[in-house]
Amino acid sequence: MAKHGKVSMAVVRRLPKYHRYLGELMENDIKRISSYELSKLTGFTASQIRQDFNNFGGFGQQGYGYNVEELYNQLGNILGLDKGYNTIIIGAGNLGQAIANYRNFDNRGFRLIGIFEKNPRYMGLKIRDIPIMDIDELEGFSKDHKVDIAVITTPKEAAQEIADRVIALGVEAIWNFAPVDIKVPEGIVVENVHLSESLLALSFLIKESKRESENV
Amino acid sequence: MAKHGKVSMAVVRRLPKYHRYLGELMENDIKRISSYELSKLTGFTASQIRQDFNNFGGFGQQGYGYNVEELYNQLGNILGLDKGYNTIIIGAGNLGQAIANYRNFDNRGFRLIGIFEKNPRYMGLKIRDIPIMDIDELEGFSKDHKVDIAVITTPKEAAQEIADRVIALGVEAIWNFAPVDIKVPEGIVVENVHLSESLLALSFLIKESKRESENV
DNA sequence: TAGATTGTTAATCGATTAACAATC
DNA sequence: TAGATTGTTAATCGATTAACAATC
Repeated sequence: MAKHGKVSMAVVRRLPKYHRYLGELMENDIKRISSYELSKLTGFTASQIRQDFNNFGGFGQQGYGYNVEELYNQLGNILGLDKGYNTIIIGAGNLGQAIANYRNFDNRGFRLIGIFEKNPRYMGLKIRDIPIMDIDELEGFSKDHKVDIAVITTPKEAAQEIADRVIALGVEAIWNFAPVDIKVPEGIVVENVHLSESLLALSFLIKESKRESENV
Repeated sequence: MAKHGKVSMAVVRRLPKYHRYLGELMENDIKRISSYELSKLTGFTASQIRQDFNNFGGFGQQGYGYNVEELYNQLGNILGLDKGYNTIIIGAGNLGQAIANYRNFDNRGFRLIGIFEKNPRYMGLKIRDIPIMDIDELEGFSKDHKVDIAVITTPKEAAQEIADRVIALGVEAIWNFAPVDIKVPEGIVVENVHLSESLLALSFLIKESKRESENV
């Protein structure tokens, strides 16, 4: 079930989308779905969808398709949503607050256990009962709490230093929103979310879209 | 210079990163760089970097490499950063505010000209001198202002309806942060930023990383 | 059973890497 | 000139798509 070879990054990026659509299907009380119907929802081809699932052993049944709830749960397991990751956010600005307030993360096993901030004006405040602490309390805090994931929403100047500090404390993964590529040692997982790069790509695509409509 | 064939999405996603690193090189007063040095910075191979640039005609010089400032400017042009897009944000929650406060977007030609919100408690407030308006003022506002890009930071339930409304008003592109895949007609550009999917992918990668260290 | 749809192999397509002649 | 490094073609690699036998 959880046995599988190396999964390509292309597949990894599609798995969460399958999970999301299957969740929606469950909300709509849909019990089964074929790869063809799922292809209409997700925009991926039916063939690709079947290939993707077969990385993990295949959860379907010939002539029937996939049981929505079972597939949803399987994907949840594959994605590790049952693990329960202790998460901290470093940087309590708008972006940090936005993430702290996002309820869906808790539902999926990402438990927010602390928020750290340098600017004293946030001290003593809470977000959803989670206290905002001074960044210098980080090391002390981690003596009492195992931290699995650190979310970095600091300015770019601070990001690498913060990353080094949390890695020294045993954090396994970094979800980085600062516009730098965080460097981490082997074995540490980092996901760099570059909103500026997303916007610049959008800008390029606008130009391309115009070129297409003007020329042939 | 701006003449080029169809550029693959893989290339489009790398262009903003080149631009960012070249900006950093300029800040450090570095005048020239080879594809090899750039490969060490970005993590892409030198061969790939040269291939990427040659989609647009090649900006280098044999035996020398690339002029940093020239390449930076060329990439800026290719990305359309000289266009000056009028941008609005719909949804003034934490995420909308975070984006509204992000100075770098203005510097790159994304002019924020309005923020719209449904919840009356934000009415009358301003972010960086940009007024937060009632969502129902959207149509009137667009009579006086050409809007190029709409940033959607509403809850998911509202996102598609808002997208339809702004498209009806002539918006060319949508930068969507709601956790749904916005559907748009031909010719409209949409960039869906799915933070939850990013986090779920991170979760998967943590599991994989552990598997690697435990097994062989 | 007949029909539907998977799991899986083979074919195709596209992207990355390697190699090197051109040239600054 | 000699050395360095691009631009570009060819080779390789990997991901996607097509096809179909297996089977529910």
